[in-house]
Amino acid sequence: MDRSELFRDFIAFTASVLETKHDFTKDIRIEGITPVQYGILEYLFAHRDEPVTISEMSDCQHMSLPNTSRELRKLGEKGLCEKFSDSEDKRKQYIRLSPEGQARMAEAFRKVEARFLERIRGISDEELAELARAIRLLDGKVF
Amino acid sequence: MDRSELFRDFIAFTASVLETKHDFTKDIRIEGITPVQYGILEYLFAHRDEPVTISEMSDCQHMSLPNTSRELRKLGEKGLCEKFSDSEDKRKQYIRLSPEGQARMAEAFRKVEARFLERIRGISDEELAELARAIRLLDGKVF
DNA sequence: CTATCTCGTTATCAAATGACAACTAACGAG
DNA sequence: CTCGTTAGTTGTCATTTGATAACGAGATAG
Repeated sequence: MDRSELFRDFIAFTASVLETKHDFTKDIRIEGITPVQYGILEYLFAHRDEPVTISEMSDCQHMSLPNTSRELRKLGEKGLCEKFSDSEDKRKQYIRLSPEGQARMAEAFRKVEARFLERIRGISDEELAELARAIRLLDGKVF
Repeated sequence: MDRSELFRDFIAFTASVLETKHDFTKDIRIEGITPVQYGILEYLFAHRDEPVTISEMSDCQHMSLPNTSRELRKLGEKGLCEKFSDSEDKRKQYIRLSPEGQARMAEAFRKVEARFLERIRGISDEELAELARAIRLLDGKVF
């Protein structure tokens, strides 16, 4: 097993994944949302119900706490997300999508899902099951 | 086969891939290179010998031709890449890494490869072969 | 109680990025 | 040759993003 060759495949693969993600989401534009803000909304949308603190957001989105705070404030002003504080530790602020934000993201993701379904349209159920296994395998072992 | 469930797995998977890529490359800093410029260098490095025109770069990196031109000029001034024109169509400008740029990227990628190898260290050759198949399958069918 | 630490906010600044207009040069069709 | 098109450049501007300092309020250890 040539592990360096696998590395090259890995690099090419991540580039493909990135490209595909971009294709699927490039023209998803919510009002006056910047790319970074969209990233935050997507993160919140993906984490459905689990409460997320601002520090965690900051880590995951790879931005400083002050900048995260600023962008969240902007999103709050736009009515797309809301804060609520921990009942135990009052320093902690949790953040979630507002109903409005939830609705907007759900709408956006219907478009993305439609594109995804279109892309896999011609693939048989057996092959899809195989793809699902491949995704789980990779997700467990490498990513 | 629930295709919507596959969609959700797909979304989670792309997020994981993005995160992993970020982990592997976050502290790769070449001199005074901006993130966008790094993206260009990475693209050129990945495309080894195939000549790439500025318009193609512009498409793939999802930036306008004027901005691509500007960033390439900056990279040229830093001595990291170089242009040469098509002998047939003199409007076309091809772009490639300079020897210096090639060396810098090779060095950076040795670090990335080391991290990748570390991550797959405990995985047996049989499992790796399976992973390689999974990557090829996904790359062919979905991405 | 009082340091110290954590979580978050606010303000400010510089740099990076994106968008666009105006331009040159080369090609290609008629 | 002329006109329209393609490839790329230059310049300018507003916005976005990243970095950092200074601060406040709540937790926590000694």
